[in-house]
Amino acid sequence: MTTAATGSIDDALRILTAGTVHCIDTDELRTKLETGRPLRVKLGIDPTASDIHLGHTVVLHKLRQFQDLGHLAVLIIGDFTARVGDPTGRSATRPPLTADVVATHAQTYVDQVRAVLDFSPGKLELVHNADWLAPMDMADVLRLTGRTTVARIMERDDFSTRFREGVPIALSELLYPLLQGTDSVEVRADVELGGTDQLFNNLMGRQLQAAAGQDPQVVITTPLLEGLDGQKKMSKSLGNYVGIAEPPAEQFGKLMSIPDALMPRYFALATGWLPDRVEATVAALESGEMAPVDAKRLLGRVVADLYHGEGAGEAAEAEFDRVFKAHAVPSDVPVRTVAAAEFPMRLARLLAVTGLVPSNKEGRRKIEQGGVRIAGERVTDPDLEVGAADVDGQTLQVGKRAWVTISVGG
RNA sequence: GGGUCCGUACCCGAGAGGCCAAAGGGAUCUGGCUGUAAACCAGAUGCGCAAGCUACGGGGGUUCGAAUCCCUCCGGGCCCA
Repeated sequence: MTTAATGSIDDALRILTAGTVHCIDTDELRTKLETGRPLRVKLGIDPTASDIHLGHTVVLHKLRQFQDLGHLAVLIIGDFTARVGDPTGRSATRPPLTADVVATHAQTYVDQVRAVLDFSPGKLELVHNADWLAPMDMADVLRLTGRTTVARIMERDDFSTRFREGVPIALSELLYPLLQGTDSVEVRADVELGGTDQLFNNLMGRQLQAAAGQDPQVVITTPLLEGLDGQKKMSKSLGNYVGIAEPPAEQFGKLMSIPDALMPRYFALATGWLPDRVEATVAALESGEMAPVDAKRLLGRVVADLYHGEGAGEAAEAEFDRVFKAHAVPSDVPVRTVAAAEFPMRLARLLAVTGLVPSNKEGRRKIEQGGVRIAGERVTDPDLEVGAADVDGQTLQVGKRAWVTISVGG
């Protein structure tokens, strides 16, 4: 081993472990890297939701870094495991999904993942775990379940907590880690990536691989990215996410609203940047060399560029300034057609009809609270009736960020 | 299988026959301040213009009147087997 080669392995290790939480273990990873062969790096994704958000990209960026260093991404679509329901982080049993829904989600997933991963030939292998999990019969299942113990499974926090608190745990959930571990054996993974919440599942892969006579995979976990609220992890169901397929202006705007304290995390985890660049930026921010607002704007531009191409960030930023500094109406306000016969009608109802608010009552409330504008003019009368001519072609605004332009139809 | 306890709005959780559209907290939303940040202040939070309607796991009953009592079903916990 030459000095130069050792040096480059050190560099690789530094990049690959940057921003990660666990690496089990680093020496094994070094040994694997030293073989010089492309490593098979597994990432399993359960298509339980169709849209990818920044939280999902943390681990994808890590996988991309492996690809860029010459390794092979093995992407496993968990079309079978999604039907079982990953108990991870759940305080209750997750409802299983139907095969149809899973297939649809999986397709959307793959389409969106292209934005981060390198799909060129030889860089990525795409497999579905139903291919090997679905055909297993009871004998296979018994053999598999015999490989671990109840005590071992119950070590897992999710399970022990739920058990202790008397929250139901479906027996099928206990098998979940074994299924995921089977994936590792099946694809002969050298490394498995996952969020920290996947640590237990991924370690099970090591155990099963060892039992199958394979060299156990290295398990690397990435942090769970906090959502826009800065508190809970980013998730679609909590509504605190930035979707990678969202329009750039939307992404930019959402990123501008994150708590300041979250910025370093986002730079480190959501930009795909190499460690040096992240460190430099965070240092500039902390030293006061870069103002928080500017750092946040930079973050917004970087993310928009990442998913919508170079220049999208700047355009998004300009739009943002127009709307929130100059208080102009955004450029892409949806138009809703309302039949002329409906007029005159109460404004509160119009808000509901156009989908700006969920109910007439809510519309009335928003008016009372001063949150409604017609063509920029605040409306204060909750009983206001509007005629067709009053609103035709006008833009209604509710709250800070919801607009609709009215078109009166025949 | 037997016993026992529990199921309330987005979540937690009070309520124990009328004063309950249901305390309190969290969360969210609107307005103010601001950098669409944080913190803070004010307010709102079932539906309906209203009369009123629908809601306290489902169904049935008792009662002038039920989230509150009874029966039953469903879901769940614990203990025993």
